[in-house]
Amino acid sequence: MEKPEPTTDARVPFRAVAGGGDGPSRRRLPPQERSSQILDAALQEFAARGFAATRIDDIARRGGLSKGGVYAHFDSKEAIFQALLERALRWIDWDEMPQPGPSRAGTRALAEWIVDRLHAALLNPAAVVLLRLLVAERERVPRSIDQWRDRVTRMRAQRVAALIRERLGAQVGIDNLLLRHPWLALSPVMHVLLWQALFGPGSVPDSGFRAAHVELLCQLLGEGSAPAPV
Amino acid sequence: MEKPEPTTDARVPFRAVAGGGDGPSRRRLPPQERSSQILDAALQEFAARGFAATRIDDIARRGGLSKGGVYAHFDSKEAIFQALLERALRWIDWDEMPQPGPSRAGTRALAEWIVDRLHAALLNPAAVVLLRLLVAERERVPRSIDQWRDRVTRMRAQRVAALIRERLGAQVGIDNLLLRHPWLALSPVMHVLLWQALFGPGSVPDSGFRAAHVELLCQLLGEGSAPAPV
Amino acid sequence: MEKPEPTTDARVPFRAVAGGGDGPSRRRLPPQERSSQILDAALQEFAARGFAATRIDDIARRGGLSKGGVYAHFDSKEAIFQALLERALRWIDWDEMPQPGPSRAGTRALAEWIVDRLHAALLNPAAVVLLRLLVAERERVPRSIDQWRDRVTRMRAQRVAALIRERLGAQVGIDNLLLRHPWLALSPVMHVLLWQALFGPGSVPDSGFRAAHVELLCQLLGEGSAPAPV
Amino acid sequence: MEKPEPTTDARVPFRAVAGGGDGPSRRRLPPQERSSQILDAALQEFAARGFAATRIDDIARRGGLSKGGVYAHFDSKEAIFQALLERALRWIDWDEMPQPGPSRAGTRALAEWIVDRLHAALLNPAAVVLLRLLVAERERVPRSIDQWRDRVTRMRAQRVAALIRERLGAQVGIDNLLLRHPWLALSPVMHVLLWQALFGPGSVPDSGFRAAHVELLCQLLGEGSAPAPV
DNA sequence: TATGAATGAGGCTTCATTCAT
DNA sequence: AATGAATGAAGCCTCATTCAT
Repeated sequence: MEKPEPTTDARVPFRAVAGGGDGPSRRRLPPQERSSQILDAALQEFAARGFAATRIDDIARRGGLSKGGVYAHFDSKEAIFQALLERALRWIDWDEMPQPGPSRAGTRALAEWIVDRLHAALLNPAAVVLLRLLVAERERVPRSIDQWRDRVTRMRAQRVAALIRERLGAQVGIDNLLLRHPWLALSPVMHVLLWQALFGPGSVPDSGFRAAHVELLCQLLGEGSAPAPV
Repeated sequence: MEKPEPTTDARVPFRAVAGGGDGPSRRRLPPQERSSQILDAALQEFAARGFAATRIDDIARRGGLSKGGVYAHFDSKEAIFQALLERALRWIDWDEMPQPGPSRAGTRALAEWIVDRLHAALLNPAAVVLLRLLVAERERVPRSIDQWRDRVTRMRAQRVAALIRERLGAQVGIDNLLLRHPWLALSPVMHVLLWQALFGPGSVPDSGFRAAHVELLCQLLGEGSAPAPV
Repeated sequence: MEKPEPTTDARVPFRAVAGGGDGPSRRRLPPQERSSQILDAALQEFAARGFAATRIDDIARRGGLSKGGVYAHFDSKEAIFQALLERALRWIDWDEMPQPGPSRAGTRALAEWIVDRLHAALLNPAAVVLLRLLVAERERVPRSIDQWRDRVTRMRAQRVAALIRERLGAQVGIDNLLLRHPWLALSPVMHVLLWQALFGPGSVPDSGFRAAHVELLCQLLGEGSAPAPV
Repeated sequence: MEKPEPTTDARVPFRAVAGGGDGPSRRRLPPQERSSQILDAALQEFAARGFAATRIDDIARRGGLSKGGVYAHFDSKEAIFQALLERALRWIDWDEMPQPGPSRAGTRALAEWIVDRLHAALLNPAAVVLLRLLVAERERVPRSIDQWRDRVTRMRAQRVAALIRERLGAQVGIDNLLLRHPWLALSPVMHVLLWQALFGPGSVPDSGFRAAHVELLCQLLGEGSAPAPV
């Protein structure tokens, strides 16, 4: 299977580099697997140094083969980069927000569900790395940039709005702020995403940021009561 | 915007002698002025291509002098980059939020004032470029990264909280969401900042994003009435 | 002379593909062999122009490969230079004066043997080149300078003194000038060595310099009779 | 006066660089003096690093003026170098061996006089530096190389032979080794000169090298008695 | 497919020289 | 004469890519 399970946070493709295992096999592997290994390696290298400063040799060594070997699977550095972004975007899409269960009836329950979905999709190391690469190499990958905008951001914002309308339509007016500007529902996640892109995955502006996000949504959706503790 | 603007776009292709034109003078300039010109040029080049892919020669030409000439002012490409970030951070700090006038009494007036200050400071081309460089070259400039966190982000969040407490203390409870998690007040700006870093300065998730931001603050501060349309 | 000779003078100007000729092969070689070829080339180039004025490109071309290829074998120009000196010093040491045969019994026979050993070791093109490089780049290679002093000069002077003491101990007093100042036995060779370093290998202050040196030793060792003419 | 006194060992042009005085004057000087200052500076810089590695800027600063200023006095780096060598050779020639006094009658007295003259002329820092430059930059200065051979070496050897013939003609046979190969009389000096060129001025192969040299000459000139102590 | 030496274009940096001041 | 910023030609070194093995 090329892709990690879509529902958890463990989608991170960073396999142990010099781990306790045996590392990437040194010898002939099925092409699919080799390519995947190379992309894994490339992700880490590009993430650490950016496109221009990453050497094919670095990728090759981390992928467990030689420079020439990489060229048996990809035509150029550029091609590796593109393939990498495509795969990463596919991973994020994988998480296309499903239907919340019927138990998510109340405002708070729905808000929590939404926040959890957003965090799972966008606040994991792979997403942070992807964002960094997109920001850094914007000119190089207009296609991926567009996909990020449409499928990662806009689609999710619309989905959130649709859910609210669908589940809480009666309670919140049609002119609710979140319905008029759904992107606001994503802002705290984007804020944290940016934070992690700058200061490293794991860093957060505030340890209670998930609860804060939930509370924000609740208040904007008209639920006046104080939140349950995190 | 109260920041100096990069002087010109004129990319003198190669005039043998002194150019009487409008581009940066090809002739001897006071070091201060030359350095500034070089940094202006570097800002644009680095912003367009990133650190590694930018050639000193590009910077030089755009700055109106020759490759070698740059080295009379900076020791290395790295040094240019560092100086650039320092200057850019100084510009943003320049905008340290002042005291709002006494007319900013009501919730909405204060919210508008806050949003305007944040937008002025963070949603201008220079800030967007700075952010892109910081994200792309994180490892290279840990110092600047720290400054960005402390002085651009945290300090502003605290300032917002202090203002709210000071001006609206009676009205909003001490446990108001924005007082407990001031970074939330900045999230929409950060969202737009990230948006612009990815999709280009000028692009916004929603043309009414300023009004939306104001409204968000108002609602969180307990002002129930609907806003005037943008 | 029992030292390896620089392989060839062929300065392949630029054959697009593998050259079947006689120059150093343009194609993949065992690293040992390539390195050796590069050092051969470097020796000639450095000798002709000195360290600073020699271009890596010159060395590469003379070595039959491209500029970049050199860097697969040496880390830097400096490293080539160091390796070169080390190899050259090893060559000179190679010639560590062996035991003269039993036929070298008389004063003159021993003097001739000594002079021949010294000339063979120190008055060959490789030694002259080495000396020039050491003089010119003294600061750059303190290690090699020390080796030259210890192993090329001092050790040989001591060896000469030991031989004299051993073979002619009865005849020459213990206070013989050469036993008190063995370096004097090397002076004529050093003189010629310097001469060649300045005026080119092959040039000598006097065509009968070998005979003169022998005679000098004989006289200092107390052999009164005049030598046979050259 | 441009040249130091010709009879002593104090001909060394190394004036204090950052000495207790005022250093080279920063402002307008008579051209002669300025040129001389520049050559002084150049001598030290070239000696330390060789021709190619010495920057005009180094010379300028040590000479107490700016880069551009140097070009007011010399056309090029090459010209400085040539002028430098010419001046240095003139200094050595200055010492053209004069007539020894009448007190120098005996073999030993004459030998001592000869050795002292040779040492004074050739074993001083300026001569060592000159030699290093000549060895290192042989190709660059064929003219100076020739002068060194003719006027520093050959002429002195002939002068020594002439003196011996003149003063000790009766005592030593016409076929004396030193008369047939006068260069041998200079060998110990050349040896030490080379030693200093390699290991630094001041270093000697043997602290009694002057006495040893005298003794060598005495023995070759047929004086059998042991020398007086140094 | 895999290896890694070899290629060669390209970028950073240095520095002799020029020239406006 | 002097200054020092500016020029521009090199030179060192890197690294994407090729290719013989």
